[in-house]
Amino acid sequence: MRLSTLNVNSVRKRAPHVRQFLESAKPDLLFLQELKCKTEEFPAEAFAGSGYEFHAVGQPGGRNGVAVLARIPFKVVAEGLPGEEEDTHARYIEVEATGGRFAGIYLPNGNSGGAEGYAYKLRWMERLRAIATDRLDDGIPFAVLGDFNVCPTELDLAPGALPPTDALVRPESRSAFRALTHLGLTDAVRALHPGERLYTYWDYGPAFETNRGLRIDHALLSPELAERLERAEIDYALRAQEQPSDHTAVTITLR
DNA sequence: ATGGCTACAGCATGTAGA
Repeated sequence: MRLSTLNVNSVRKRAPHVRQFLESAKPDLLFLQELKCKTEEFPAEAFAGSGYEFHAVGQPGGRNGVAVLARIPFKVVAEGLPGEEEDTHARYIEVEATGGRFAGIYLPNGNSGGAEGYAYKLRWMERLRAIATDRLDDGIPFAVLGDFNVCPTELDLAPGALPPTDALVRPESRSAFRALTHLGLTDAVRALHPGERLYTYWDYGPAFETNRGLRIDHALLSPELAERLERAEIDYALRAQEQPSDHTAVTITLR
């Protein structure tokens, strides 16, 4: 089984990239973030005949947005993260497939909106911890993939790429990420590539060619899925294409 | 430490991304 995640930075701009990625990586499930469109504006026609079905959760105004594309049967079980009734951000989708639960997330960046913007990020991470606890308690295979907007350690960003006050590296952000792994979730890329400097995001401009990047797109696996972990790959060719997203895709392969 | 990019809403520039 293969699971992928990609912050697409506008799915309407990048639908051809996504289609090509599906054809090369052949994931069973692909989670997308930053659709930047309303639900009904998802470019369905771009995926006709691809063998993939999709479910999109857009947002009025075109911010945020998450989706799943699947070549296996699936059922959407959540279109939002529980815990704040007034939260209208399109940042969470969860599906049931092959007897497991798979969540795609777009975790708040936390650098905009001042102190409240950062507080929202931390609350969101606590809500994610709560739902992950529930899923692990259920004892079913569970994974969370997406743009976590956290560099878990100093190995996960190019030296000097961000100031220490940035919401992606602040101690509270890293502590909240560790709270997820301490539940028993495995960071798939790090588990298979310990000690390596690996990035999944590079700013527009010279950052990609100089490999001045960040590792902020992650796949966290419940213990039974982690036992089956075989490969974890970052798709550099996708980021090297014309007019790319500033992120690239992460794909994990499970036995 | 960010906007020198990029995308979007909407039509001038503000907001957001990370």
